[in-house]
Amino acid sequence: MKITTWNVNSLNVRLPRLLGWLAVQRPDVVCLQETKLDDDRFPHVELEAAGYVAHACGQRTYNGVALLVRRGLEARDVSSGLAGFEDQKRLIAATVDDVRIVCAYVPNGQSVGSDKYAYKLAWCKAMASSLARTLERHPRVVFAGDMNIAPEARDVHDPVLWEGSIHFSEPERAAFREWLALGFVDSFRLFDQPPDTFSWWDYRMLSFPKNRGLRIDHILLSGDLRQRCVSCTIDRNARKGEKPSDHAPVTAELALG
DNA sequence: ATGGCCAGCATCGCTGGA
Repeated sequence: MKITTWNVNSLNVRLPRLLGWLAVQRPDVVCLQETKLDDDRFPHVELEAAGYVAHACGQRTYNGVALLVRRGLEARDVSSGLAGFEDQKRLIAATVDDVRIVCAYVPNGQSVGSDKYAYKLAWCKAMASSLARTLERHPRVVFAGDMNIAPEARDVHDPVLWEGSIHFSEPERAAFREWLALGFVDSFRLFDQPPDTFSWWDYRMLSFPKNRGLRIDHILLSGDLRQRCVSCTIDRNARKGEKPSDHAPVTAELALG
């Protein structure tokens, strides 16, 4: 089972690129973030024509997440929202095959010390509680999404420059480690990876051609999914060309259980 | 080649993203 996470930065704008990418890559499940669409505007028709059934939890302008499931698979027990943070649409989950898939768009945080930063840390803590409850019911959990946290120095193009800044402050990294401590492993780090592999590059300052990026989009695995994971890759090519998202898609492949 | 912000909302500049 191929599972992809991709912050598309507006599904309205990115739908043609998403459809083109799906046609080539054919993942089984896709976790989308920043759809920025109310649910009644979600492009179900186009995605169904592409062979995917979508479950969306969106809002206009900001946030919005969705799960796409390739036709032939079934999404069961779809749920959305994070307790205590229902005002922002950042979480959707479903069970596919024998795996509970949790798709998250972690708050950006804007800047260290801001109100939004406090909101981000509180959200991350609530997310840990939610994951703990999920793990009680599901031995196999995939926690995927735009986490807006670079967990280690090697996930940052210039860790000295970024140290203490948003996405790479110690409290954020601690929040990420708290998720791992629940029993998750970062699928990307199960494999040898090229150095300087990132998932996000600022639109400004020639960041992408200079490869000044961050690895902030992640697929975390619980239980025996670690043994079942056969690859995790970031498709840097999807950041090229006309009207790219500023994030590249991350894909993990799981062997059948 | 991959290239000096982008998207949305509602204008005619702002907010938010990361």
